[in-house]
Parts: sequence; C-alpha cells; structure tokens
Amino acid sequence: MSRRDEILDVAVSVLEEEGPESLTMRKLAARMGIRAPSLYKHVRDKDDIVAGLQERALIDLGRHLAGAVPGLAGLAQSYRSWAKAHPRLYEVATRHSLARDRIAPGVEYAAAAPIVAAAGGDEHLARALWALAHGLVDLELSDRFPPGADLDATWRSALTAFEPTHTNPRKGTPR
Amino acid sequence: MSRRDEILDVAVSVLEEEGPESLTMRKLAARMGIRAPSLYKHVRDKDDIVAGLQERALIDLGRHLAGAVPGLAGLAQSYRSWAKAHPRLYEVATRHSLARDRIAPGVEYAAAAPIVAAAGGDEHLARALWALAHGLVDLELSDRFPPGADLDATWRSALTAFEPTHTNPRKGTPR
DNA sequence: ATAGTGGGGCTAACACCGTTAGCCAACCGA
DNA sequence: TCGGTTGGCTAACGGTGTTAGCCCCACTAT
Repeated sequence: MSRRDEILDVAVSVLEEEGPESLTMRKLAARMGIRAPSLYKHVRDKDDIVAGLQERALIDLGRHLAGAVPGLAGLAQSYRSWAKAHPRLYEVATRHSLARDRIAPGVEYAAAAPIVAAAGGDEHLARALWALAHGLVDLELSDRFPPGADLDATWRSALTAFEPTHTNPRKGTPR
Repeated sequence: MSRRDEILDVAVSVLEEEGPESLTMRKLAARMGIRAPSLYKHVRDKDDIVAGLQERALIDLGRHLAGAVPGLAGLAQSYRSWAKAHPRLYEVATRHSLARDRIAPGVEYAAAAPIVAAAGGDEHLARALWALAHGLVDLELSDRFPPGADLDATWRSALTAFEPTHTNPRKGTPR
C-alpha cells in the first residue's frame, strides 16, 4: 500500500471522526507521526487529497449501488443509506467540482452505471434520478429541511412521482 | 441603510466577482475602505455574514419564484435561472446549514411557498420537487455532470417524470 | 568496497486567515 | 460641558496551506 493511500486512509478517518474543518495537513501528518511538509512528498497539494477522497467515494458508492436490491426503491434506499453512513465523505466528495484529471478513468462511469440501468438506459432520466437523490441527501445533510420533517415520507413521495415512468417494463425510451 | 447591510452588499459583490475563496474579512474591509477588525463592530463573526447572505438569497429566490410563469415548468425554469444568475450566492447560501436563529422568521417559509403551491399543497411532494431542482442545480454548478451533457434535456426529462402526478388539475392529494 | 542517487523525513519561514484586546477620536444628548 | 456611545484604528495570536533547503539512510552500480 502506497504512502499516498495511507494518507487517504487517515484522511477518511479524520473526516468522519472530526469533521471537514479538521481535515488539515498538520492533523493528517500528526496522525501519521510526521510533519505536515513531509506530506508533500506523496501528494501534490490538499486538493489532491480531496480528489483521492472523491475517487474513493465514487468507487465505494458505486459498489454499494451495484449491490442494491433491484428496482428504483432499492436503488434509492442504497444511495441514501450510503450517504448517511459516510456523511462527511459524501459532502467533501460532492462539494468540490469533480477533478476528472486526477481520477482514474472509468470510475465515474462505473458509479453511474447502476443508476443508468435503473433508468432503462435513458441517460437523461438517469441524471434526473441522480439529481433527485443527491438533492434529497444534500438538503438532508445540511439541515435545510424544516426540523422534524418526515423525510421517509418525502422519499416515498419522490419515488412514487417517478415510478409510473419506469417501474413497469420499459416502454417509453428504450435503447 | 445600516452598516451591516452595506457589508452584505459588498459581500455579494465580492462573492459574485471573485468567488467564495475571496470572501474574506480583510477583503470586505478593504472594499469599504476600512480595516478588518472594524467589521466586528457591525457583525458578530463571519458566519453572521454568511447567514445574512443566506437570508438575502432566500428572499430574492422566493421573489423570483413567486413571479414565475404558472406551472411546474415555469417554476423549474425560474429556479434554475436564478441559480445560474447568482451561482456563488446559491452555493454559499446552500452549502452551510440554515442558520434559522439568525434569519428573520417567515423568510424560509415564504421562499418555499411557490413550490408548495405548485405541488398542490402536498408538502412531501413539494420537498421532492425542491430536492430535484436543487440537485440538478447543485450538480450542474459543481461540474458533476459529464462535460457536454445536454442539461436542458435532463431538466425536461426530470419534469415530465414528475408531470403526470400534478400538472393536470389537482386530483391526487389536494388540501 | 565505494560512490552516487533518490526517497522521505526535518526545520524555518511566508503569506494569509478569522478574531480579540485595547486605544482613541468624533459625535450627541443631558 | 461633560459623559457615553459609535466606529474607527494597531498589534497581536493561533491556525491554515505551502515552499525552500537541508540531511540521513537505503540501495544500486561500478
């Protein structure tokens, strides 16, 4: 395991244990028994670390989605549960623009695959689904919904609104 | 106009002209011909400024939505166009958890009203709609969609998926 | 065996960040 | 006239990402 990967491991730990504001070069270094400047021997800059986290998040989320129970509801449930299990990682990975040049090609596509499949191959519908799930998760994670809102009901409502289009065998826009 | 409001004006300008990373106490002060510590005579801390920006964004977006052409499509178009007209403000206002204790009561509700109305009063459907729009905007603003993706088509797809439920005269869940 | 090389640490330092303490001038009402 | 409030100021602190430059150690090639 490369030193860079060790750094990313530590970053994930710090992130989930202490939050994004503690994701500091000095803190990461301290956890590795090292001084901050030494990190730069293995990593270009902090954004490089963030990109690494994005990549990990994409891979892990993709795997999680791939194992979801079939159907829209199962996929949605998987998406939400992953995000709630790794809220800080989801945030960090999501709030920076995707560093495509620092991420292994194919990762982005692989993560999206289960959603595209659930949309019957319709890429626009797939993106709409993704946006819906992301929006719900993002708003939930940053406390935008009124306190006490019944988010399970909101998810149900959201899914039934999308359901008629594609839960039944594909008919609209196959291919 | 209070000095605090002047600060918020400047903050909006800096934000849209130079981006969030330039939204600095020293920068704001400089633009006002003042030194950074003096800002604290008018503002509790930086989060206070962010809260002020949130409030302004909510009010402005709410007004914009209220003037949208009736119907789901018009509302969606308004939401998207506001966000694209003020992308940094949208980001800042959206990426921090809502500081409800620093924002005038009713503002949050007023901003949401047009969406709730479009959902026929169904609060869960309203939140789903909001999340969909927010998700689309958020992903677009942070370049998560593959480069070259036809987002107009994605929005159309998203809206037609929601359409059957509520575009026709309300029938499902009135009240 | 020895010389050379590169990896991977280190300290010192820089510029910038939010923020506090403490001072002081101008104004304003009693 | 005098006191208090308002709104500036400088100095400073601790924290941030990051660079420059040094050095030691392991390894490899001659």
